[in-house]
Amino acid sequence: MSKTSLTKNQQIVFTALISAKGPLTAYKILDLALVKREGLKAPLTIYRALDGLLEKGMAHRIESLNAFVACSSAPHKEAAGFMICEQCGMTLELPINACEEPLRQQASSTGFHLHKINIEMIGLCSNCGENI
Amino acid sequence: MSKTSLTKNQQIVFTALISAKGPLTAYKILDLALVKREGLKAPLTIYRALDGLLEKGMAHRIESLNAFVACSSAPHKEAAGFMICEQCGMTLELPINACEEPLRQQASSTGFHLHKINIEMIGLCSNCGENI
DNA sequence: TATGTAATGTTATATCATAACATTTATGAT
DNA sequence: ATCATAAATGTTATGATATAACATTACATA
Repeated sequence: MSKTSLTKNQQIVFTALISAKGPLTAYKILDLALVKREGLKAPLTIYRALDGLLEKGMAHRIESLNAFVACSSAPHKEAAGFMICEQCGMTLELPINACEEPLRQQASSTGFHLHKINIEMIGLCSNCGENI
Repeated sequence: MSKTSLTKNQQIVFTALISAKGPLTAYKILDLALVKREGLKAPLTIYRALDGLLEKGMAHRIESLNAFVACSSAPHKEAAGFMICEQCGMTLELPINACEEPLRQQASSTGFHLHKINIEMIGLCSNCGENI
């Protein structure tokens, strides 16, 4: 299966992520009409589809939420950054070019063989933080 | 209770984290002789002590492992970075000064009110990555 | 020492994730 | 086309992580 061709379940889950307003947990995905309608019934089915999408760089896991989002740019899986609103859940994927290099430096200078960088910034989005 | 004075359970859990070789989950902490001996029996007891330590900046949560480490420098809770060996679990807390500023810039430029930055770098430590 | 607050104890349960094994579907060689 | 193989999916059960709700105890201080 090539990098960009999705399996049936991956398509279903990817569509769910694309349609979502924010990050979705596996169980939230499972509850969506869109997904139920297709006959997907077991958590494991969702997790397997998500694993495939992560592997293809087309989705990312938000560790601090145990949730998943569709990749908002060209597929990638080596490095990602997010701003996450702790009030409304809004999550924005960021380009992290500016800080990636110093981090890679730090890793290589200690002999660390880096596979993946994950950056999560928690706070209030401009809407939720308006009146504080 | 002041920032540096720990409650009884917080002391017990903090000692456990300090003594550990790497990150510990709440349930791993609960299983330690050191902790059992003190009479701590319920997961919630551990989570509450951990919450207190996080709040005081004396421990950090490693999101990608659902685990916790003692802070390796002066207590802080606004920003932290880690290198995590996916083979042996070795985890090293990093100074992230170099990349903190560009991230704060990105946040403020979009009106995001930043509370916390968490950076996790996954890979192989110098020991585990020796022969690859 | 009375009083309110923070910390702790206890039980139950919610939420997130994977193991093990069976079956079906897609793919490629002949 | 058809057979062999690997990949994907289905199904059931269970493991691992985290919190809710409420009772009790310890602690600070007026």
